[in-house]
Amino acid sequence: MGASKSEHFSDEQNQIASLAKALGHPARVAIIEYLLKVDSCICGDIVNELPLSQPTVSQHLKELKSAGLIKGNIEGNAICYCIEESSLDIFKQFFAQLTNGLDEKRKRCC
Amino acid sequence: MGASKSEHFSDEQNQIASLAKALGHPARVAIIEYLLKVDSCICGDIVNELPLSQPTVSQHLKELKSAGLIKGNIEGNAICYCIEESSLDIFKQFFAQLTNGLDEKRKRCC
DNA sequence: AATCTTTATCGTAATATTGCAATATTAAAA
DNA sequence: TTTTAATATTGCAATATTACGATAAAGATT
Repeated sequence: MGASKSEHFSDEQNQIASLAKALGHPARVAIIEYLLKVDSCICGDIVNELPLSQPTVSQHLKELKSAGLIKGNIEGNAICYCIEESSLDIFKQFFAQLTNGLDEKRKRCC
Repeated sequence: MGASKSEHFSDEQNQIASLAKALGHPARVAIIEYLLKVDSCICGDIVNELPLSQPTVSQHLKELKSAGLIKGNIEGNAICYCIEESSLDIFKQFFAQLTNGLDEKRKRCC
């Protein structure tokens, strides 16, 4: 098979999974970190920052974009990629929720 | 190919990617959420909570465990699965870092 | 001991991901 | 308009993931 049964899960679960999956590769973590490290969103040199070929980086950028973690604006013949802040908020909210649950139950746990 | 070039990335990047990848499936998100919802860590009925077969759920649990998101203790003929809190902390710290970067640069961004 | 319950593993099929060379596209520069 | 620069797409091979039926393993129950 190989195709996950996303129709059996809630929209929230699918969205978290989709965002997490997009982050689930070190190159894509590196891209996100780099987009935040540089001084501005206009950055056409992501390829040079990574030990991967240009087509491979382009594919990773595409995945990050389709998951909603970044957005890209055409800027002349370069492309300006930026973090999509709202997606990080979704993540942060999810983890905040999880940790709240933990705090309440910590004592009863192994 | 299909194997990611993890040796070219930092330990931190690989760890975040590995944790995120483990969360990158709705069933595994559901498992994590369920482990927090139930009143205690001793829970032998995860299979009944998911629309997947027992072997498939067992496989997902194995992945969550090997990524370090959960831990399992043998409890008679059942197994007690729990959230591994430290892994959530790693995630939370990562997102806190990312968001700090964002706050400083928000004005210059598109 | 025989059986039940719970979880893991094996085997296998379907599909997805990763990576890159080659090539296409598109806009700036000469 | 030809060339250059930046990014995307295509095509393909290698590998990984997802899912489940069948079966195994191991403690509990009878």
